[in-house]
Amino acid sequence: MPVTIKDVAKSAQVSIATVSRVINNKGYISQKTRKKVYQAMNQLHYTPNIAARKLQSKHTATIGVILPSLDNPLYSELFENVEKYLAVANYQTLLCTSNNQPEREQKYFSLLQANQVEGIITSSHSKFFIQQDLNNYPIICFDRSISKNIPSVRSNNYLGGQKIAKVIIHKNKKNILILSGSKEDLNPINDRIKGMLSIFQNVDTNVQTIALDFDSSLLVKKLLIQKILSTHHFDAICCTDDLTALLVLSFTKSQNHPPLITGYDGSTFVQTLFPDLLTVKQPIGPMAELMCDLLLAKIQNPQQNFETEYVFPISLTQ
Amino acid sequence: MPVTIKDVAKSAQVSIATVSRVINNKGYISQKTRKKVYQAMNQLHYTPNIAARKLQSKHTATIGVILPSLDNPLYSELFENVEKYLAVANYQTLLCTSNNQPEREQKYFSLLQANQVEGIITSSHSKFFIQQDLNNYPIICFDRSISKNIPSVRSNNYLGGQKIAKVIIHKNKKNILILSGSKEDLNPINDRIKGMLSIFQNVDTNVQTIALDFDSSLLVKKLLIQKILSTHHFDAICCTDDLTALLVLSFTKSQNHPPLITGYDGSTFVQTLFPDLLTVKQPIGPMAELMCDLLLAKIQNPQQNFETEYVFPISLTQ
DNA sequence: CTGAAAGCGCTAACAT
DNA sequence: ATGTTAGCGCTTTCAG
Repeated sequence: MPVTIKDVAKSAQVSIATVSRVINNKGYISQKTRKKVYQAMNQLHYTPNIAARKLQSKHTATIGVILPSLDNPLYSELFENVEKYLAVANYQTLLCTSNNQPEREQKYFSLLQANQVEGIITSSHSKFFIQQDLNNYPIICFDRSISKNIPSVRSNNYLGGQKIAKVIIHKNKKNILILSGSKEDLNPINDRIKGMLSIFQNVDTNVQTIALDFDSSLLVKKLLIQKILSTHHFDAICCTDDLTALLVLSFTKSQNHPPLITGYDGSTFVQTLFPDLLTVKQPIGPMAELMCDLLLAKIQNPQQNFETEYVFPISLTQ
Repeated sequence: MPVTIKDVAKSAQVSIATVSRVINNKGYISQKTRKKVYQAMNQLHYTPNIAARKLQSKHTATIGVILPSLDNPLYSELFENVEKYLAVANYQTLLCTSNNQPEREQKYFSLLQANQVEGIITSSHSKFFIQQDLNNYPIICFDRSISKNIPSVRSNNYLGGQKIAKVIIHKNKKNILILSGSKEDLNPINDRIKGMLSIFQNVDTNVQTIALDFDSSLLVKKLLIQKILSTHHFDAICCTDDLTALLVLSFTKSQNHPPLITGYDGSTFVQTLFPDLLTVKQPIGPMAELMCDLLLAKIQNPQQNFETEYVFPISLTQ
């Protein structure tokens, strides 16, 4: 049977109200009783019951995170940062991975609500959130646009696409494949592609665009890529994310005249293991920090107005 | 103001007890009232307050997971599997990443307790858990041994080490480096090394063992590896985990006569992206499943006795 | 500065 | 088959 505030109160010979006060550091308490209570707490190995606290106060000190998956180093790095920043603000994080399946998002959204999260950070693809009547429920999106009322944090995808394309042109590649990791439309990945195309179309190049299914497993994607590569040849393959680029590389690295492969994301993981990969670096840490700040601010004051988009600068590796 | 069971009861014109019954599908309820209640719930967009439920019953339907990090594909894959299996059993998962820092483990352990988790799955290095008086608190370890009372799930590390070593011998490598990702002692990584050595020592080879610091960042590890590689030359480098192997590969792959690099773990991620890497595959999915089963069983019956170790078979890639 | 008591939303006896 | 009621552990008025 776990020890409760009652046990502590009895042991310290004070009322439970007093114990609560010292735990939360609220109101006036004499040094003497404070010490007594602390002693009792330590002696009994007391841990406050968060469920009870949540029930009581509106401040549950927990926020929810919905991400497509953790396979992608971008998301795991993002999560680690979010968790870190929220912990500093004494918030606890609840993680759900949706695989971009709308039902799972739906389910997890309910789950998070049932857990009384004060707000949600999400990078989910589905339009589920749009339908919900939650315009004043604190939500921040990563790399997705849901509605004008929900702030979205992202990198400058268009510019990133342009920068990559310029390098490709500079290296004199002509036969180019743009390999998109997603077919989804509201996905900002499209801006990356648009950025690339805006550069390519002014130059004498042969550009083809193919979209994979974002939600399929690594293996499925790999098979698709293999099929594409076995029937076509390219001078350069511009992927809209690093994971896809790595997948392509797993085929081309052993070729005689491998095409130039480029990515997008720039997680520490990928950059450390593949320093040679030409890719666009997003400032993941700062983006995570801003999302936390925005969310916390929105929780503090739901009426406050925010920008619809917060766009971070990007840079190229190499 | 969120809608509560009270609102539903009023709207459906029944008592809150009845509503509770239909929510939990307990006791007898007529189809008519059941329908009424469901209608009211839907109409009001009712979501049960999990905090309240937790407070009330000992069954909180949530379990905690403490992992060193999510950087490592092994852990993110493990987590995804654990989450999946627990979801099937209608359990919710709380994830914490400790970076193997004992203070963080300590803190997270308290946090999980405060959240009334029914049990914990951990792969933490520190000896923190040993000191605690929690011999009957449901805990399952992944790849770690804490005490006889806490079941540990792992792969056959010794055999894995042996198998890898045999390949090395077979390929006639003489000058060998064993690169360990950890200095920690209770870590089963040592069994991997012992397995390798048991083979190497019977053959004419020159074996050196170096241990990196498991807890340091990817970048720090990378620097250390660079230093080692710049001053020595090896025919083969046997790493005790895939991440370390990948790090080594990031240096050696462009060399003229690169050494043979081997890993250990076999996450889907690494295998998909580096099908060529010679490594030991652990059955991550089944291991996750067993951990969940064991934990759930232990929660059901804390007195029940379990094995101290559950060792899974491994296989080599290629 | 401290205690008594109400109540957060829910479940589980106990009645009916 | 349904309602009444007593808590679960905690925070927070309101008294003193």
